[in-house]
Amino acid sequence: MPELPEVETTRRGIAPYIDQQQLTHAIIRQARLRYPIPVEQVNCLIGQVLVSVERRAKYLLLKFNTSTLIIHLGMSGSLRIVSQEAEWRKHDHWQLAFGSVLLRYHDPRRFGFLIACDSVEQHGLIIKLGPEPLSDAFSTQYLQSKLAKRRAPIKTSLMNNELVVGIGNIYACESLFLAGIHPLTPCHQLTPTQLCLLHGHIQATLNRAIAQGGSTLRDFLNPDGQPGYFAQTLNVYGRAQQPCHQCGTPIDNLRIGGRSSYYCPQCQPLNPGKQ
DNA sequence: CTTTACACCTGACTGC
DNA sequence: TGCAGTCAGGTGTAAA
Repeated sequence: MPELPEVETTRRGIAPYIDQQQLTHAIIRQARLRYPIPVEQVNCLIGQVLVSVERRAKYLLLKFNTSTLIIHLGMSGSLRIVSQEAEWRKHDHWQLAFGSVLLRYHDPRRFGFLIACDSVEQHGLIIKLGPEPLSDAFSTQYLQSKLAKRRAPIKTSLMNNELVVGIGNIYACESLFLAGIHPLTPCHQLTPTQLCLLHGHIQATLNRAIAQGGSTLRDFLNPDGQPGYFAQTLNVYGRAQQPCHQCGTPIDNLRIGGRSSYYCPQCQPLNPGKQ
C-alpha cells in the first residue's frame, strides 16, 4: 500500500499527537513481522521523550535520545492514534503509549516492521538509499547522470531505492503516463526533454498525492481514520481495459519486474520516432 | 554487474 | 456455497 505520500501523510497525522511526548508504555502482541520486533530494546525507551517524528524514503523514524525506532508499513500496514477504550482489532500488532495517546499498528499481511537502532544514518536499510524525490538532490541532471548507462526499463529504475526513494508501483505508473513515456523504455534511450518532463511529473504527482492525503486502495486510512483522495485522480493505475482519460484508448497492463504496470499504448509509445 | 524468482502473510476476488 | 487459483501498494536475498 504505502508509497511516499502515504507514509508522509501518516507522519503528519501522528506527529502532532506524539512529538515531544514521553513514551510511557509499549505493548507487542505479535512480534513476528517482517523482522522480529526487538521487544527488549523497545522497552528500554520507556520513560524517554520522543524527540522527532521523521520520514526517510518509506521509513518512519521515531527519534529518541539514545536510539531511533524505524517503522515500515510494508504492503498493508497502517498507524492510527486511538483512545484508551479502542478495542483491539484483528491484525493490530503493537502499540506505543504516550500517556493517554496510543499509537497503534495494524498490518494484515505483516510485511511491515518495527526495529530499533543507535545511529539510523548508518543502518543497513538506510545507508544505501538514494535521494528523496522532493529534495534538491533529485534534479533532472541527477536523473540524467544516473540513467545514462542503464539498460533496464525506466519503470524498474524509478522503483529502485538506490536511485531515488519512495516511488512505488502506483506513482511510477502515474508519473510515466503524465510524461508520455512507455514503462519499458530503456533508461539510456530517454531524451533530455523526456527526463526533464519525467522529473517534473514525479515531483508534481507526489506533491499532489501528499496534498490529497495519499491514495486509498482497499483499506488505507490516514491516522485520523480518513481515506486519502488521490485514488480518484489516478490516470492509469488499476484501470486496465478502461479508456484513457486523454485519448480514450483502453489502458493496457504489462508485467515488468514481476509488477503489473499500467500504461496507455497511445499516449506512451515505445521508441517514439526511434532516434 | 544485471535480471529474475522467491520469500514473507492475509484477504479479496474470479471462475469453475 | 465451496474451493482452487490469482492478485495486491514492498523489498531483501538468493539464484541465474
